[in-house]
Amino acid sequence: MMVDGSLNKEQAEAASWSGSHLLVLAGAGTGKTKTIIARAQFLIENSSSPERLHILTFTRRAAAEIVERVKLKLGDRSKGLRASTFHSWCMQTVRKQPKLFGCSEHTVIDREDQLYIFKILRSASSSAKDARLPKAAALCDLYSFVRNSNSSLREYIEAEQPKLLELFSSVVDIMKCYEARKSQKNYLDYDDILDIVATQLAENFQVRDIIGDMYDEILVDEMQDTNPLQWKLINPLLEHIRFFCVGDDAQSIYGFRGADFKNIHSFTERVAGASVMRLSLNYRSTQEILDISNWLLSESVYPYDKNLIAARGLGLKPVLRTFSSEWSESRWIAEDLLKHHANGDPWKENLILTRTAYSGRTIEMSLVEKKIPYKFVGGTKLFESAHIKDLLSAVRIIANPLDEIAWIRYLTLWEGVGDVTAGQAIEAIALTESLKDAISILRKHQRLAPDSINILEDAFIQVNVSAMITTCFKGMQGTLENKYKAQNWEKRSQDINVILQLSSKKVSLSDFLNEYVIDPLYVTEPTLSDEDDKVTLSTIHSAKGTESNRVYIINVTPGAYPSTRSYGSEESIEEERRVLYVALTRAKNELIMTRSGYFSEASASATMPTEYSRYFLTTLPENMCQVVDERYEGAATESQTLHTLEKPGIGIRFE
DNA sequence: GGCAATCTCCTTTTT
DNA sequence: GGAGATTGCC
Repeated sequence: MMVDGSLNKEQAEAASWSGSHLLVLAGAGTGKTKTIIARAQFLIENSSSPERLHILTFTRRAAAEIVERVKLKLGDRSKGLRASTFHSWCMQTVRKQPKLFGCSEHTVIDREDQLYIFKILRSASSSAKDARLPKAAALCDLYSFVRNSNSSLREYIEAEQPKLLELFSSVVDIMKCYEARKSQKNYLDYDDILDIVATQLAENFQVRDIIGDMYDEILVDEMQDTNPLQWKLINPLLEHIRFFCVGDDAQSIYGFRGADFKNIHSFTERVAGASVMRLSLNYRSTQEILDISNWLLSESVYPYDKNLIAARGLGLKPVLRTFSSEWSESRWIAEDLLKHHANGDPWKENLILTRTAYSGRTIEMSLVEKKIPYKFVGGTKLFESAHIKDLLSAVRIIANPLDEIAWIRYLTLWEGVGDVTAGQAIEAIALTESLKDAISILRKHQRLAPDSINILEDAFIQVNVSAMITTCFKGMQGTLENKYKAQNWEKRSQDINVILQLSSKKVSLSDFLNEYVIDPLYVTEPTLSDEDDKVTLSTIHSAKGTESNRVYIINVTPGAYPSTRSYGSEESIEEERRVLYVALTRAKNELIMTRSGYFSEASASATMPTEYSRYFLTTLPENMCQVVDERYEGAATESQTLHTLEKPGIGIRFE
């Protein structure tokens, strides 16, 4: 019963746990991943075969890393160990035994596709002209949130948007139509993938026994971010499979997807026979970085009960740097990166964090300008980029001729065909399940170019996935080149090679299409050799679970932390605090926060609408950070302390 | 007049 | 990169 000697006492105790279900409450940097790896190693060495374990993580990246690290320890003995996201695990489960779930060939649709359907249904609604009816995107989010939080539409609307009750029946109609459309077209959205498995497990004993018998233990990473839909998946299995869960309430940042960080506190009530353990010593960061992280949480109205202590001791003070514009902000970061690289630091030791993918674009331009190699995690995903969607629309049609979203995208690519013509064509083949029949109907359509139809016919008879894609690409090349000639066609056309490489291993067309919708690849991410030395640019959400020697958090500005979008409730503002907390605790040795604009600490907070939403850094104690203001002439490297702070508004509330 | 092509503004977080 | 408004073509 040996465990890895490099573990501390708490980690070793968790890894060699012999009781029933366990929740390991692990603060940032306390060795969460290491403990999961050690647990897998322990089980494989002592009791389980690798294929009877499964590790659930939040990203493909984390999953791959864990499997890789177990393999380093155990070599071939870890063969068969799998880790995946919840979604991808459900998809694999369905694919392995489609009969158990009553579904075989399906097209997985992403958010953009969902929005397309909601847009059509919204405009067809009798309340379409009513300004009170939410936009398609809001309807889509509403639908998804209700499912993920396992509440009813009425309950949710009553609690959160009571005004919308006036249009309740219209909203219900739209959502019913959405569900009908999905089943008619063989579409599965992200939530369906979980729901199909969760519902079948909950309702069907036979399925529960079969799946339950497949595993000894499931290890769940980032437990604080699981939502009620994911719990619905886990619950029926608790009697069959042991769960080993790891999480940190202070790092819960998926409330918008139905996760409730308080759930982790009631773990032992929700899971019969469960125990809880804690990991408290931080091995990642220096004490100065933890001081500011601890301070941020201590300012919260919630009792997080977190005070991280650095095993590594003291280091450098974090830096807060203010610039006059986002351009000077991003230029400074690029120059700082160059400076450190010239001193011998590899690029890959740097992580740049942003709240939104959009705000990463300015820094991205500076990196390109200075020729600094980087990858953007959370930026554009390869399968979501326009040219790939264009190409794959043809492939989607072949995989599922009922796929109207693919049809409209494909048909409107060609010159002289717009929404209306494509809409008519789709109408004509709406119920045609065979591609052959659809093609012969469309041949008679006058506005459609014969070439565009021939391509589909040619691709259809190819023997494998790559050959189909090659055929489609050859036929579409000229059209795509014309469409993207002003937008980097040279670079875009290279992506076809990536697509072909990915597809060469796939036997089934829909497996290939679905896999990368569920587990995305990023455009700037090198597909096969990601050992490359690159700076990482990432949204904070996508950076969860990672760490880096030097971390830049950009745009730490009033309005961004907390985001103006979160002003509605204290709960959502507190989630923003945790987002910043996650960002701070990624840093091992150097933490640099940057921001831009003209504001003073006092005015920053004064513009906030209510008493509880203040700019997080307003009350930052003087000695916690090195503060540099580069906004004014000649201001350059002098370090300054903060201005006199506004006295915090304490006391009772009268109204 | 109907439809396609083009231009301008805005951008939460993810599977 | 997309939504929505506007322009311009048949």
